[in-house]
Amino acid sequence: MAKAALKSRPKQRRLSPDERRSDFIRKAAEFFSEEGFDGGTRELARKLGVTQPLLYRYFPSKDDLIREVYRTVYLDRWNPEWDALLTDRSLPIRDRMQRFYEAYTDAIFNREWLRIYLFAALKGVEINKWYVGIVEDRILARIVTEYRAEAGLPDQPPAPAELELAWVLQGGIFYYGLRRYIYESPVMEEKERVIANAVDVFLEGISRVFGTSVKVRTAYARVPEPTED
Amino acid sequence: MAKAALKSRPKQRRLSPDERRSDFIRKAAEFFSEEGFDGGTRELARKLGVTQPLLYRYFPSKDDLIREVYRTVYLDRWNPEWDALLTDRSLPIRDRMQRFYEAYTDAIFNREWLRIYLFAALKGVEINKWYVGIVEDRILARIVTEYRAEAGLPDQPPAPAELELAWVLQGGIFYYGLRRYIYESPVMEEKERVIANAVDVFLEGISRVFGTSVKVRTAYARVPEPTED
DNA sequence: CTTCTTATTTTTCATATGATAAATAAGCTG
DNA sequence: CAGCTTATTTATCATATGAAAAATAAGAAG
Repeated sequence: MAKAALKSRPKQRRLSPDERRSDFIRKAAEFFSEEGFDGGTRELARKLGVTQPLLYRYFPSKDDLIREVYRTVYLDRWNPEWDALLTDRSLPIRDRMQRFYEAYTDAIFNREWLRIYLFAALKGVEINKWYVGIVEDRILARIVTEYRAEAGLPDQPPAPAELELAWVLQGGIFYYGLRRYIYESPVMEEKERVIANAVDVFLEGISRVFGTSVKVRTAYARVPEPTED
Repeated sequence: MAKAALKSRPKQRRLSPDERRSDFIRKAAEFFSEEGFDGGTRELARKLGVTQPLLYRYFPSKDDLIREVYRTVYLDRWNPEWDALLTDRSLPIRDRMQRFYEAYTDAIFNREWLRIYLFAALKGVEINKWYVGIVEDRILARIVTEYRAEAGLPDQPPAPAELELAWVLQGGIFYYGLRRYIYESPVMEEKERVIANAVDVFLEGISRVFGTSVKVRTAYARVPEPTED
């Protein structure tokens, strides 16, 4: 009786290979983002509503399926318009950064993306390291370059220390997503304000640390005694 | 012959329970930090130079062992002197922050700590969420409070936006550790410079974003429509 | 309706896993 | 050395895992 209830006619329905395949990948991303890549193929199949061996009809091995998941997460989320946005000098760099980070975080601030990103990082997969390079080239180097242009600083490739400072901004914003969607700890709800403040601090700060031609402060080693005078 | 070589007399050596136990925990931290908490007990035992069932003499279950690992990672690394350092008003806040972050990152910027921290975060264990609260109370709230004191601002509890800004700093510095020890991507080697610049940007920036009584810029909401008109 | 392709399921395998029970031996005490 | 405690090992179990082979049935084509 209970048995009969469970065996409720699987109603085997055939899907077109393309449909099935993309459905597998999409749901596998959800699944692995929660369970980690050690999640079992049987449990995954149950979630997919099919039997486990069917997975092996579409992917030669679990690893191949995982690779497809990486692809959708890492490759399919970059909006090509962002390239233009960041380099559009008709807008102040501050506005460009605000808009970009709002859009970018709209894309990556969700449990699925963030968790897969971290799982991938911990596994040391090369696509993750590659992505870090992309971030530096497509986002941070541009921000520094555009900032320098707007500040009237000489046109030269971003210095390591400048990039590093941009990384602190990037990491700081990223960490906000972590706290919100991974730790699920209470955070300031208005993402736009958080971004705006972070960007403002970055822009105000960097001009003083590296100098808008005016005050060149190397920051470290200096640090006199501004206690009160 | 090969067999004989392998069975090279296990040379069973008895250790005192305390010694063995702490050895297990220490090496288990190393092991799990690399393999993740899904790492097998047999492989762990092999690394420990003992047989797998011996682990169960010292810990009722794998989970109990893992809990001990958490303890050493999360509880045993906070230096009580840091509490005094951050609140020592005989030093400029900038110096305090510099010293603190140098020491703090000396403690946590290593593969083992960072990876276990991330694995724990992904598992959603409560000790990890608890730690996030500790960071906010013991580090960030203090930084904001001490900054306000030094800037001559009214003595009031840190505003959410201020804490959030401190989180961006914290996260930015954390992310530097990630890039260096988890991604193993090329970074600026001089950690002190990175910290100094980040702290400088934070202090210079925050005073302008929240105003040292002088310029109060709310930053966001400003940003009109500079498209072109 | 019959035939044929192939998407899907049922069986099955080899291995790995966390954990337990029984056997062994290290090393202290007399 | 004898005797005893217990740290450590040698089986062993039940279950879960990724994967392959064989059996079934959905659905299009004739």
